[in-house]
Amino acid sequence: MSFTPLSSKQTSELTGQLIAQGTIVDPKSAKGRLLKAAARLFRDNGFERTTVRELAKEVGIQSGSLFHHYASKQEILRNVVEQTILLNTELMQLSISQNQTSQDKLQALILCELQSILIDTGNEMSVLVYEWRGLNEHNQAQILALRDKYEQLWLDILNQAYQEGLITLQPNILRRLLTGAISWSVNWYNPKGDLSLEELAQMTLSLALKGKNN
Amino acid sequence: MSFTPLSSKQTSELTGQLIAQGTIVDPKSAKGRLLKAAARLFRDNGFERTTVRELAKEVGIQSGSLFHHYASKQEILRNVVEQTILLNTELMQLSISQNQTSQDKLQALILCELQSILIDTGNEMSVLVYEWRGLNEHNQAQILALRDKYEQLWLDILNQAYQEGLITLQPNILRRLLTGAISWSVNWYNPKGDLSLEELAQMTLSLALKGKNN
Amino acid sequence: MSFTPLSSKQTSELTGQLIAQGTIVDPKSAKGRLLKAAARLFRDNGFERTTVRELAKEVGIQSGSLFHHYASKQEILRNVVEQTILLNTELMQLSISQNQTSQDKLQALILCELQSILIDTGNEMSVLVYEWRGLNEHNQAQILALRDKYEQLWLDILNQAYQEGLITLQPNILRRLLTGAISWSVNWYNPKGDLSLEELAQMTLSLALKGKNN
Amino acid sequence: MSFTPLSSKQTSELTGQLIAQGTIVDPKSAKGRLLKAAARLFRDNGFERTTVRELAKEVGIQSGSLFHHYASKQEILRNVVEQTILLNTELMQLSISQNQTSQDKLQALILCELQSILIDTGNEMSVLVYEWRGLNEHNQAQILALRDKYEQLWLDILNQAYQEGLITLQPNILRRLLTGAISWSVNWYNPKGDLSLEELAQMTLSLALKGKNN
DNA sequence: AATGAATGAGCTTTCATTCAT
DNA sequence: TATGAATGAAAGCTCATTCAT
Repeated sequence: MSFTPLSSKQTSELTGQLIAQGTIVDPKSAKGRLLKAAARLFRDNGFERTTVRELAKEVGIQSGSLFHHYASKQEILRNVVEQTILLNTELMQLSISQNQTSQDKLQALILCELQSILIDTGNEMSVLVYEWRGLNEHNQAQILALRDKYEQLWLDILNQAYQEGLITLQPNILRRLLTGAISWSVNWYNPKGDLSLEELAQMTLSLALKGKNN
Repeated sequence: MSFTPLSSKQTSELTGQLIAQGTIVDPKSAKGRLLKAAARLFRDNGFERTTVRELAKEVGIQSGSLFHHYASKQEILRNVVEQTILLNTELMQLSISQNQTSQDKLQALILCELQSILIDTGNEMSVLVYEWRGLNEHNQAQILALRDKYEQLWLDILNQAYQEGLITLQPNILRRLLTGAISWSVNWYNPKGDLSLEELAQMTLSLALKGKNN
Repeated sequence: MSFTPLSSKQTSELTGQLIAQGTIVDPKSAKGRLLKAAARLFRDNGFERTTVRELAKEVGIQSGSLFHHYASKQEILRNVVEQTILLNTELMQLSISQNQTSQDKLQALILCELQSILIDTGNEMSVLVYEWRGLNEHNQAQILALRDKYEQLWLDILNQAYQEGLITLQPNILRRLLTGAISWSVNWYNPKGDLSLEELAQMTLSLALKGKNN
Repeated sequence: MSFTPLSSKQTSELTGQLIAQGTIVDPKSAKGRLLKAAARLFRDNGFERTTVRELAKEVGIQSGSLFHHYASKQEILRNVVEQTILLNTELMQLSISQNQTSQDKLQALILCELQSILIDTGNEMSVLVYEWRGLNEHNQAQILALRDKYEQLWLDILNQAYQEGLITLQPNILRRLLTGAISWSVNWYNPKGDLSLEELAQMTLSLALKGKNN
């Protein structure tokens, strides 16, 4: 049995379910397009340097109208981040569940995270990393709780791999090294370049696995 | 012969020389203390959210007096970043020069970078990573040139290690994975915790070296 | 046939047309009242010494709201000056057109200019003369182009009068002497005093016409 | 007997006397050079837009040192204006005294005023006209008293000429028209151009004299 | 007299947010 | 929901003036 990635059909079906449940907003709705635009602007220019006027212009409304959708600029930032974590947690859970061995599960985690950063929700993930301090304390705490759940998925797999002797570094430290290595890719990886996402995932996996199959 | 780290005496001597040359400002001077305070505030609250009034208060002067030392807030940011790259490039060069084998040189790079991020110039390095967009285009280009020189030190060593079969990933990709892994440490590493810097450097090195002596 | 001045009905009709065309802003609108207030303050205290807070207070709004109407203080100055030249050029053209002889046309020019300085747009004309350097280079050039058109009206008439032997000084020099004599009146003429505007115009005309009928 | 202008020897002798008396400061002293530089800068950029730093730089000292010479920027402006009026009043008095007829005296007044504006103290005279509002109330009153004395010289001659039938406009009105015509010359007259100062004075005189000798 | 670092009040401008329509 | 004029607090920066040296 070998590694099974998520198909794009699975991804879109799960996304559809989450929209139907109301967990995340429909990206085609006004609120959804607003969040997408916000993520791009926040990523490109930073949260502070992005004005609500720019954001409003981007979605074709007046700045005052923004506040009918979200109570404040801060609330927009929170939603960008929150929805992204929720979505990616669900996607990752699904991807893990359809792989059996620890190594395949680990590969699933790495590929999922790279995909979220480099393809699907790259702007949003950048915002999460670089605009964290734009969130007020209350929102930071709230997001942290969601993030803990996401991280637990990683730690569970890494612990298992550690016990199996698949990895030798302590799981919590390895996770932190991987977090950095993966999230930094947003600053250099070119989706249209020679290196495929799967190759990058493979390379990243090879860092983690000591003297093993690759 | 084994790995020789920089002694703190070497570090302070080199720093003293750079101050004497005028390459970096004396951290005990008014301008130097201002830069230190700025780095801390920019790191903690972000460049945009830090006001010149806060910064002035931190140094114990009036906000107008800041502009006696630096022409603009932007100029303060540029100096924080520029001086840090200059200093760390010099330190790294010295550290490489006193190690012989590729592996020891690689260890020197990793330890130097961790040290600069976690101990000596942690605030400044965070600012470099997280406040990059706060620099205007002109300053970004200027800093980029300095950064290229710094990165070349890494690439030279990694290329050599690659040819020696010490590492198997392509040097430029490995460097990027390591950049992320190392710089992220600022977000979790506790200098007063159980994990020593040397251990962390060792672990990071072990990621890079595949199935080799450690 | 003798000299025919502009009636106040003609003046207000033409002004109405220019407002309708969008050439000048309605003095009763917010933007228009702002311009009027700015002209008075700039004239009384100078452009530099007038703060946007004073200006806002004068119009009964908050200082930030000014920038809803004009992008900068400089832009307010430009509009004060620009609209005044545009209006007075049109009025002068109309007044010339309804007089036949060179002498009557010359009288029309003098009376129009005095009227614009002493009655209708006195503050604005003072601003034009005394706050010229408050305009940045780009705006100076723009205004200069409008002013050239205005001055051409004068030169055309003066050239004609010169050829007819009505005046003996070179037209361009005479114009300059008259410009000074007329514009200075803002510093001493009292509209409620004994000297009527028509008398002053007559006296000024007598300077220009040498040893002729008056 | 015909019109006798001031010789340059007379001018410099009188200036020397006034310096010796302490009425005006020596233009070669530090204080004197400072006033000259201030006049030029105030004229070119306006009083408000000229900073004490610029002014200090112009005379080769530090901004703080200015205040050893003059107590405030305002005081510098006052001195520029005051000394100029004092000097020009004296020069004019001398020039009148050496002419006999009303017409020659009138010509002396005009030539003196043009000379002061266009040659000797042009910057200072511009400052007097255009930076008047930069003076505080107290200083305005003080300067006004000096100016009244200067104006009285004009009015005395003009009254005499009026009684002799040499001019027909009321003296106070004629003076005002001439003030404007003459002072405006600073904005257009080119000392290196074709028109000599004497010709311009002659032309200006011809405006005043009705149907007479020219 | 001269320096130059420091002051601190005040400047123009920005911008998230409100609210009557 | 949407508009857009208005708000008002706060930002970065300027600059005449002071003062210890």
